[in-house]
Order: sequence, then C-alpha cells, then structure tokens
Amino acid sequence: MSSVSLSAVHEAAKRRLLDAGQMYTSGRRELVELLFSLGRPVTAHEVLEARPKLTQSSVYRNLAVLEEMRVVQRVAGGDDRTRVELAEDIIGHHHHLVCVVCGMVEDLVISAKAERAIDTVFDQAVEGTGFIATGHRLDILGTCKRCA
Amino acid sequence: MSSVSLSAVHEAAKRRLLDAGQMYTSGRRELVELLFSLGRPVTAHEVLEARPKLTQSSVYRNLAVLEEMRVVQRVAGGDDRTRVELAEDIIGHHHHLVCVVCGMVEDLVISAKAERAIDTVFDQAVEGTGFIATGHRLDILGTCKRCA
DNA sequence: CTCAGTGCAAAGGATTTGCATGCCG
DNA sequence: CGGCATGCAAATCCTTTGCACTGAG
Repeated sequence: MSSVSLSAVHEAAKRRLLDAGQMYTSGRRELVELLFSLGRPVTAHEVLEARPKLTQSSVYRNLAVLEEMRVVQRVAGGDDRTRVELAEDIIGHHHHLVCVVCGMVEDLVISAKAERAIDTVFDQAVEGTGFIATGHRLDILGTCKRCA
Repeated sequence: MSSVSLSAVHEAAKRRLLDAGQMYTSGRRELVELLFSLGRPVTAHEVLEARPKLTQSSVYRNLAVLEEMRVVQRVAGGDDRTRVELAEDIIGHHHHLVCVVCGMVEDLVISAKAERAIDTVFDQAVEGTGFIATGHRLDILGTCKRCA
C-alpha cells in the first residue's frame, strides 16, 4: 500500500502541476515531502510547526493549489481544523482512525475484500436518490493510544 | 426510522439536560425543534437564518451545551462550516450524502443488513491497532440534485 | 523580460468570550 | 434571592487576500 516511494510521489505531483501550467516550486515540493513523511492528514498549523521556514500564506495558498491539482485532498478530523493529506490516487485508497479527544487522524488501510463489501453497500444505498456519488469517506471514531 | 416524534425528542433532550443540572430553556427547545424539523445537519448560520430571533452567541453556546449533553452531534460537511444534527441515539443511526459542490449534507439510512456488513468490516480493521473505536462516520460524497 | 510564486501585513468569516442584565427555580 | 441563561459587543482563531518583491523560464 504505502509501497509508493517519495520520488514517485514527487513525480506524480510535478506532472499534475506542470500539466496545468503551474510550477513545482521548492515550497510545494516541501509540502509534498512533509505530507509523505508524516503519512497522515495534517493541519496547516502542523505544517508551519514542522517547517518554520515556510510562510503561513504560502502554505495555505500552496495547499489550495495542490488540492485543486488533485495532489492533496481535505480530510475532516475530530476537531474543526482542516486537514490535508496526499490524494488517494497517489498514495492509495484508505480510511481514517479519528481521535475524538485530540482530533488526530491516522490512516487505515482495509482489505480489498472489505473494500468491495463497502462499495457494494454504498452503490445500493444511493440508487434512486438523485445524488451522484463520486466517492466516500469512512472514518472510525474513537480514542487513540495517546489519549486513552 | 424517522418515526421518532418531536415530543419524544423534546423529552429525551430535556431529560439529558436536567439530569446534568442544565435548563431546558426556550432557546434550547427551539434549537431542538428546528433540528428535528429540518432533519439534516445544519450550520449555525442556517439556524440564525431560520430563527432570526435567536442570538448568534446563544446559538453557539446552546449548541455547545446540547453537544456536551449528547443531544446533538457535530457533522463534517463538504465545506468548512461545522454542522450539527440531533444525536444518533435520539433520531437513529444513519449516514450522510455530502455534496462536494455546495457542502449540503442529507441523511441517508441504509438497511440493517448493510449496516451489519459494515460493522463487521470495521471491527476487523481496528483489531490490533491500539485504537479504541466508539463509532464510525460513513459519508457518501458526490453532487446533490440542486448542484448537478 | 514577464509572469507566477512568495512574504508580510491586513482583512474576513466563523466561533468564542466578557460582562451586565434577565429570568427560572 | 442566587445562579444559569441571554444579548450585545469585542476578541480570537483559522484562513484568505492585497500588494510589492523575487525568482524561474
């Protein structure tokens, strides 16, 4: 699953940006690298703490660009802050363990079989609602080790 | 499913507040009534639009109290605003259709069988992670009728 | 050279808080 | 009466934006 390499991620990110006429600057590269190394959804605040050199507005702006280019995606956490992580089609489809105490979010990969079961359930559920489903969000809520 | 009556909801809400030494005031009652009548997660902003008489700070404060008393629960939408709806143990377990265009969230009830399938999948997934699961959040993302 | 990207500071929007007053128990 | 709840306004927090400057192609 997370057998994806950093260089592969950079390649994917770079291609998506260049194809859209955007630059793959050092600031953006650094964001991708950080997201890759942390391997979980992070808030803008966490990014700024981890990379003090980066500027607040640039982080927000670059995350927005990366999101538009489908390099990263937003994730709802246990609190109100917006979190982002590398897009699923880059690091692979997965779900989240959300700590309702501290808001932390961790990735969770489930078996292909389980995934298929869920897909089936959802497909049936949406039928006839007039809603056009494009994806899903499955989070398991609870308490993480640290907060237990 | 939504066979729950308004009075039953008021009763449940009132009991939870009184048991905790809180008052079930008209402002709180009105919030519960509005949430019940709308039947979907709403933002504080929507509440204020629907009930202009209510004060902004009181709405936020009362929603916080109701959340603490487990009368309402927060729901992540397609945008950044916090939404709340009546707690699942009052109106019943369900999931959400989230519009990624306008952020709107609608309730979705799936079959017991489907629900069981999902529970099984999740139980297995969390095993051995050290995470203490207390619930889950399943949202189907897509485009609603209005935004299609 | 030219335009997108960056930094800094100020603006914006949602939510929270302080404080004086009102109302329920 | 006494304390929680309410209103209003000011304060905060997160995020976005304006503008001048820098850097890459």
